[in-house]
Formats: sequence, C-alpha cells, structure tokens
Amino acid sequence: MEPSKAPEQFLKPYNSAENEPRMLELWEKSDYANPDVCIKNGVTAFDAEPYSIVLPPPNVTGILHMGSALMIVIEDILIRYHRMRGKKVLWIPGTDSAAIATQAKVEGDIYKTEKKTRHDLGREELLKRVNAFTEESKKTIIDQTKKMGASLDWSRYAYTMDEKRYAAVMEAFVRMYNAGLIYRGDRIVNWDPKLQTTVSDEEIEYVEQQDSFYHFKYGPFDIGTVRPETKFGDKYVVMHPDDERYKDYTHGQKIDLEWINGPITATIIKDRSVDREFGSGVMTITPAHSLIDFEIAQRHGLDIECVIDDRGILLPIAGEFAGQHIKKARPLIVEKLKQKGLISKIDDGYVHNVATNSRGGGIIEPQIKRQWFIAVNKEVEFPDPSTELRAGGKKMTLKEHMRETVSSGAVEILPEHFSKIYFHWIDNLRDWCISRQIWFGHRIPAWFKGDEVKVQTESPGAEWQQDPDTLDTWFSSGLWTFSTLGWPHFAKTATRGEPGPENDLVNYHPTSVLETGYDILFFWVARMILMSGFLLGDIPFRKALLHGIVRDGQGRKISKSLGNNIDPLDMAAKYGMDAVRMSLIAGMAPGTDSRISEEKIRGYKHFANKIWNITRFVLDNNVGLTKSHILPDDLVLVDEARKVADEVSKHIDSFRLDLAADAVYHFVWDRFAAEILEQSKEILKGSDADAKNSRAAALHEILIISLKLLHPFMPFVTEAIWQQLPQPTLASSSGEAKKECDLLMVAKWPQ
RNA sequence: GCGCGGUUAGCUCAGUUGGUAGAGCGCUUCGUUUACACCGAAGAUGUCGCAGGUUCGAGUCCUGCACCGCGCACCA
Repeated sequence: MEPSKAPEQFLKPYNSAENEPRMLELWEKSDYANPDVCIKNGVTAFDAEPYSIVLPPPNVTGILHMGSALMIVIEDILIRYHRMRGKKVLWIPGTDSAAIATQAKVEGDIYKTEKKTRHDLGREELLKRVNAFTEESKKTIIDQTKKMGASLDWSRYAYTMDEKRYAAVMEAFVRMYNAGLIYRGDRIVNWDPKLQTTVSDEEIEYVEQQDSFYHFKYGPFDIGTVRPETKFGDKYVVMHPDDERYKDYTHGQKIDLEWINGPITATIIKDRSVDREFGSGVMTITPAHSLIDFEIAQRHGLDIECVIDDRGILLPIAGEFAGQHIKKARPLIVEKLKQKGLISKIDDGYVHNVATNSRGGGIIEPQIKRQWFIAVNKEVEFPDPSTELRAGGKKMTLKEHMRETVSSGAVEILPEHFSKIYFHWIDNLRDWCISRQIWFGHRIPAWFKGDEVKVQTESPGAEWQQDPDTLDTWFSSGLWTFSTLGWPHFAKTATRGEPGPENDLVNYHPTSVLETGYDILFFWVARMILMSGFLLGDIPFRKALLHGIVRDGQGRKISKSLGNNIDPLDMAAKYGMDAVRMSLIAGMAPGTDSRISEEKIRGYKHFANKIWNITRFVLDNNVGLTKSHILPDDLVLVDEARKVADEVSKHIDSFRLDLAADAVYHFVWDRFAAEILEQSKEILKGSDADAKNSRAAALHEILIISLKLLHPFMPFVTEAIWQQLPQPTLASSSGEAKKECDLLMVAKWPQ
C-alpha cells in the first residue's frame, strides 16, 4: 500500500492568521459552548456532572489587556478540559459597568474636549453619554474576548446594568433591608471631594506623602498636626488616663486658652486610644473629619461639628477663613498662628500616608454623611438551602459567615496562603458603605426610608445631593454567580437536570471555580460569599483560584506612563493566539505575578509550527489506515503518551496549568518529535510491512493523544489539524473506521 | 507595628512525602539524511541569600538574620 500524502492544506509553515478565524467560525457554528446544545446533540450525557464558571466580567472602560487575557486563558483551559472529559460545562460571559471608573473616564473625556462638568450637562445627558460609551466599549471587549478562543456561551451573556441584573439587585436590596442588614445612618465615611461621592474602605489606596508637621501651643499643651486647617473646631484635648505627665489634669476639666480666632474654653478628655509615645502624648480632636476622633467623640458624648464642606471649602466656624478652599487656606492659617505666637515648631519632611480614591479620584476627606450600609456584625437568620446548603438555617453575622465559609473548607481559596490574608481582612472589617453619589449605577429607589440616626450636625450639602444615591458596583457584582443563572426569576421553578437557561440556577450553582486576580479578593470574592450565603444559603463557588499580575519582561507593572504595554491581540496577529495563550500559562505559578515578553511568545509560535510539522510527517506515512494492528513494541509508545495524559490531567485537576503545559510541551517536542519520530524513520524505510503499518498506526495514535492534550492550551492549531485529519481515522479496538467526532473541542479526553 | 510572599545558571523561572542541581531564552561550535532552519547535534555556566540546627543525607524540614516585593492597620 502506498503511503498517503498529507493534504495540500498542510502548507508550511503553520499560518495562524489564516486558520484562527476559520476555527472561531467553526466553533461558533457548532454552538458547543452551550451545554444545552451538547446534550441535544448527544455530545454530553443528560446526567453528566456539571462544571461551571462565571467569567469575571471585564470593565467596559477599556480594551482587553494581558491581565484579562491571562484570566480568559486559564478559565478556557479549565473549561475545554472538563468539556472533553464529558462534563456538562457552562462558562458564562459578561461585562461590568464599573460605575465609578466608567463615569470618571467619561467625565474626564467630556471635560477635556468640551470643558464641561457633569453638572453642566445634567444627569440625563451624562447618562446618555456614559451609555453610548459603554455600548461601544462593550462591543470591543466582547469581540476581543471571542478572538482569544474563549469557548463562552454567549447566549447567556449578562451585563451588570441590564434588566435581569437590576431585578436581582432590587430583590437582594429588599431582602437585606427587611432582615435589618441594610440600614441608613449618619456615619463618618470616605468622601472623595473630586468625584463628589463616598467610597468604601476597600477602594481607598494609601499614598505616601511628605508634608510639614506643625507643633502648636494649645494652652499649656504641645499638639501636632499636618492639617492646621481642620483645627478651628477643636475644643477637646485628649490624653491617655495613665500618662504620668498629665496626671494633674482631670477628665472633664475646663481650660481657657487662646486659639486661632480668639479665646476658647477647651475640655480635657481621658481616652485610652491615645498613643503616649507619639509626640507629646496629647492631641486635640476633629470628630467630623476623622474616624478615630469621631469614635472618641461618640464614646464621651462630645459635640461634633463640621469644619469643611463637600467641596473642601471651610465653613463659617473658620471665621475669617470661611469660604476658602482648604488648600489655599492652610498657609494663611499657619501665618496667622505664627503671628499669634502659637506655633512652637515646624518639622519639614514628615512622611505619612494620605488616603486617596483608587478609582481615579482625589484625596479622601472623611465626612459625616447619611449613607446606606450593610451591617457585618448583626446577627441574622440565614435562609434555607435552595441547592446545596452551606449556611442554611444558621444564625450568625455576615462576618462570621464569611469567616466560617472559608475556615470550614466549604470554599477553598487557592493558593492556600491567600486565605490568611482573607481572614486578616475579615477581622478588620467594618460596615460596608454601599451608597454612592455618582449617577451611573443601580439607583436606590426613593421609596426606601432608612432609620435616621441623628447626629448633632447636618452635613452641609450641595444641591445635587437631592438625587437618589446609586449602589456600589460591587453590590451587584456580589450577586454575579446567581444573578447570571436566573435568580431571582427562576429560583423557584427550576428543575434539576433539565437543560435550558431557566434551570441554570439549580443545575450550575454553586459554580465550580471562581478564577480571578488576587487584587479583588476583598472586593469580589468575599462579597460573593457574603451575598450568596445570605440570599441563597449557598456558597457561590467551591474554589476561588487566584492569579497574579502580568508584568513586562523586566518585571515592571504594565502602565500607560511606562509605555510597556504588550497588547495580546497585536501579539496574536504576529505570532498566533495559541502562542500568546501558551506564553501566559507557561512558568506562571498560581497566585504569583508573572512576566510576558515578545521573545517568549515567539518561542511558542515555533512550538505551534512544530505540532503542524509533526502532523505532516505522520500523515505522509499514514499507510494502511484501516487495517493496521499495533504491535506490542509500538503499543509501549502509545502507553507512554497515555501516561503523559494522566500527568497532564493530574496537574490540571490541581490547578497547576503551568506544569501541565510544561509536561505536554516536553513530551511533544523532546520525546515525540525528537526521539520517537526520528526512530520511526528507520522502521518506515524498511521492508517489513507489518512493522511499518504498526508503527504508522502508533504514530497516528500518539498524534491524536497529543492533539487532545494540547487542545485546551492551544485550541486553534490543534483544531485546525483535527479538521485536516483524513476521514476515517483509526478506531482503536473495534476495528471500525470512523472519525471520533467532527470537532476536537468535544473529543474525548485520553485516559 | 501586624501579617504574607520571594531570594536557585547571564536573564526569566521550575524543582510536588528530604536521596547525585533542571527547563526556556541567550551564548559557543558543528550540521540540511522522510516533517520542521519557526530545525537538529554537541558544549560552557551554579558556595541553591547568610548563619546555625535536625538527619546517614537538606535547594527541600526547624531557628535566627539580611535584602527585595506585597497586604492590612496607625499616622494627632
């Protein structure tokens, strides 16, 4: 029998640009990313084990970067692997409105081009602009995600601001409100004067800054501050009760002294929160603009007076400085204090941390505001289980629930050491401020009336505060695993096992894995555990798998100012998406930062080409396709490939995708190509027909195993080859000659 | 201050219950014979951060230290 020749399509070298769009079209047409279609076509068993992931929805603010690319690749590998293992696999796509970030970006763009603020435009017009921007941006992100080869089920696509998600947000809000978990109160919050909104504790980023540190004479005391402009209202002087230096002063004692705008009467307060080692061990407090001071004031029932308004302007309490911005007023105030002889010393170069809004905002000014909060220390009843009960029926606080869910192992955080960071965060957790004053986001309905905890002061507000607040974007994100699966609409009518989106909640929740960056462990992972615990009595996912930051070849963070961005799609156009995918995975230990460089990507392009050429060699020698029998000697080689399959499976199951990729890479290149193929050349040249047929069949078998093992990592080149494999291909035992299936994407994983 | 990582070849990093130090890239030399020059063959390069300890044996386990990175808290 004459050897067949590889099909003409096997041009050399492998052309990714030509093959990738064809593969994408093929996959899209098949619709096998939709598990319902797989079941209908008999690709997946009706009662197969479910495997589900929600894609962390990328922000609609920008284009796809290497970080999102890494996330997509990791998840796509897991998804394709489990699909090939015969599971009922669902991977849900979505996009995130990213409220603050998006509004800040659009506002910025408008100001740049039109010199107009959002107040010039008005709420309606701004939202129109924001929506136009997000629609455009969404298309870009979706298109780029598809190009990555992500086998997402787009028929189930969700957007955080669409109607279904809005319904889920309202349902969640009402239930938590009725349970007393959501309350409204006048509390000290993180106020961003630039974006004119509150932000949560997690959104704050501390930036080191150098300032002058001023020492004042406050009656007989020496007090220090970096913020003289806040000191107008200071009429309490606080010290530690055990401080020997001040034992002659008694709690509640009144002292007359000269201060910025004239004589005042100050009151001595003894409080254990004062650090005796810091400065003179005495301080004055500004309760309206400092959390610690606010707490001291509350403990002792002291007056709380605002000094600075929402825009950073001094209030009438500042006397002659009222109406001035704090920035401009500070040097003038210092000057006046100097003239009055109240400054004893100025230390320059005092290094301290300044709180800023990490979402593109300004320097945080603590303010007392009437805001909505989620109580994390209030004991509540958790609901009965809807699917797999983890917290059902128990009475505990949200904080306890979040702690227990992880410590009990119900949710496993990987790598494991991140759970310590998680616990540490929980221990320091305060009530979550969920209301925002930005316009873009889910609005809190006006008909909600909170308990109005009265504090002495009314925060002096600007007129636009009359608008209803919107919700922290992470409130809706916290619902994501179930708001994308039909909750609350289908929560009661779903039928287990039956295909169809209306049964998703019961079929696919809890999700199998949540894969995301470690930087949003608190923002998202913790909030999802909180939300699904209280609302469903369920865990949102069994495992939280965290990945690190993708850095450039020199280990620097990718940033616009450095200009070191490596665009995944540019790289794919140049070297192929398979190469981009492999280079992101190889050498990436879970949870640690990784690096990517063009050289690395080029290396894996060579590998894609290698696979292509191996195939050509195997097909060129593909004699006796239908009747070959593999001799024991050659069977050993096939078994070797099967052993690699076990190794790859083991690594993927333990989320060591890097080791899995490494194992298959080395088998294919160093063993299969370099050794087995080379040896085979001798045999195939020989005259022993049985030996030739056997060896050719074995090579074919090893090729098929290799393609399957590589498919999750490099779906394009492997599928392109699979499409070219001659029909029929070998059937191993039955002797029946037929191609196992049309798409490698749903082929059986080798065992 | 509390906590979490890291330190292995020139560079980037593996090293899974302790058993003779590994890969990729780069470097040197050579080579087109049934795929592949986007290839192949051969080669050079290491006090495994430092100091102790446990052990027959430590890159791996324990203690201390140094340096780098990160998180959280404080910052009057």
